Amino acid sequence: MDETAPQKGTVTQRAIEQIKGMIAEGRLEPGQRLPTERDLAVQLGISRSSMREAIRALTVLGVLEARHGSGIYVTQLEAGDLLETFGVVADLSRGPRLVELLEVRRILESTATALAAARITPDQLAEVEKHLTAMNATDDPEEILAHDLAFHREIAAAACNDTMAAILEGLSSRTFRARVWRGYQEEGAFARTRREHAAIHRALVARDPEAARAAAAAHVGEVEQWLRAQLGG
Amino acid sequence: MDETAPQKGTVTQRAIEQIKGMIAEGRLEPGQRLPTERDLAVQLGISRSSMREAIRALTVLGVLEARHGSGIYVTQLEAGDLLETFGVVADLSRGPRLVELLEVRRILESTATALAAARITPDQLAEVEKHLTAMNATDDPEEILAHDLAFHREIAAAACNDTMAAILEGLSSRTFRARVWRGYQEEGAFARTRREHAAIHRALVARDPEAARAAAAAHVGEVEQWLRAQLGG
DNA sequence: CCCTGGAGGTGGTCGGACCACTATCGGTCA
DNA sequence: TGACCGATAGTGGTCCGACCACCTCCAGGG
Repeated sequence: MDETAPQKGTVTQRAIEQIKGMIAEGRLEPGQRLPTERDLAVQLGISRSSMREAIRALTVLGVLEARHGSGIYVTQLEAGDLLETFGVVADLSRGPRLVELLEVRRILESTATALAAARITPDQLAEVEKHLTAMNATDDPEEILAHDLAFHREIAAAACNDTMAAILEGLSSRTFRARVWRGYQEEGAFARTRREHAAIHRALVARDPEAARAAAAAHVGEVEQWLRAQLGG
Repeated sequence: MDETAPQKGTVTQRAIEQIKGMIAEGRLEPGQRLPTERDLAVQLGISRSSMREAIRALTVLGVLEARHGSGIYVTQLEAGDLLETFGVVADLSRGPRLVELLEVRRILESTATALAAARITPDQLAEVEKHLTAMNATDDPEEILAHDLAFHREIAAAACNDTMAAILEGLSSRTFRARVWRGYQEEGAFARTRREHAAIHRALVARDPEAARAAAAAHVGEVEQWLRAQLGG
């Protein structure tokens, strides 16, 4: 019979699963501090090097947080923490997958905008308007892009679904949009973008979910169709 | 002036970004083999330990793949590879976030099912039917769950959007559904689930996207509302 | 020609050493 | 008495060298 460990996979992989399991079972609470690397290594019967690799892996996944000189802590396990790595998908995708990502974004963004139309608060709406006007007041592509991102981020937040907002954040990551928009903007899409943003804003003010859904879907769909055409020929 | 490295963050973090950058820039192609850990460490001017941590991090993200005794390779960078970690979000989420995840799944699953109604091939439809009948022919919860997963997986694949399918795969990960369904099934939801699956199947056969969308949304929505009630009181 | 065995190269693991940073506790000074 | 501050122990971060387990490939024998 096997005694303690069935020796499946690398010791590091096993350590990752064990720590993940401890959190899933509730033995490690969000924000709680873990034992030191040295102690953890002893507890799991592995070397500190392997334990460090496991900790590093869970760190990039947004599950753990290492503070130099202080200790290792479990993150708050919020959607933003865990879905931060979602951005790498967008950053490393090319060709057809970019279209797929935009399709996913269109579906989620349109729904999120519809929800926002029903739930947005006056303060949030004012914030949306701030970015809308700021975006219309400049010609600097960098600044436009920044306010564009903030515009959609504020709307996503108003939808009251942090998970959805975090996914959309990854699908709109700066490097991702910069790559797609580099070409899109060159075709004089600024005016069109401003019109579409205005339409989304009108739907939010009117608290009309269906109009908001349509406006958001059309907005993302524009870019999606353009990109599809770029790849097709 | 800074010469080579501005010393931002840990050396491991820097190595992760550099390798990721090499892939993003196309200097490393999917499937290509990387230099050895020892060589990479020398190239980036860090120790092998730190380099190993960086490689491990990129491995868990699904970007790299280490083959013992052979070398380190870039994955195909397909949606499945990169979104595998999406499952940990589902596994580590509790309480209100489970509802949020189900809401996201409802949105994506309904759209994917609608797309599938228009695009599914006879072979794929046959596969769907196979899991449908197999699911109805047994009372073993384990087997039902397995065929349930396969049922939706096949439909997602028929939607012709690998990225969406990969996300849905993560949102339906075995441990996630097992946790939610443990209680749901106890309330005699088997019959209802079978009815709903039958409705989805009818819509697929009829090639009716709107009916498929509604049936899928209702199906996921059922579980979502049940879970919402569980948490609410 | 096929098969086999060994050698070299690769990732996987380990232990120890040292550095950089942080938190804490003690004493010192106003 | 109180606030300030420096020493100190403990933490993660980095590096090194060694050895092990595994794969690949090719030379040599059948």
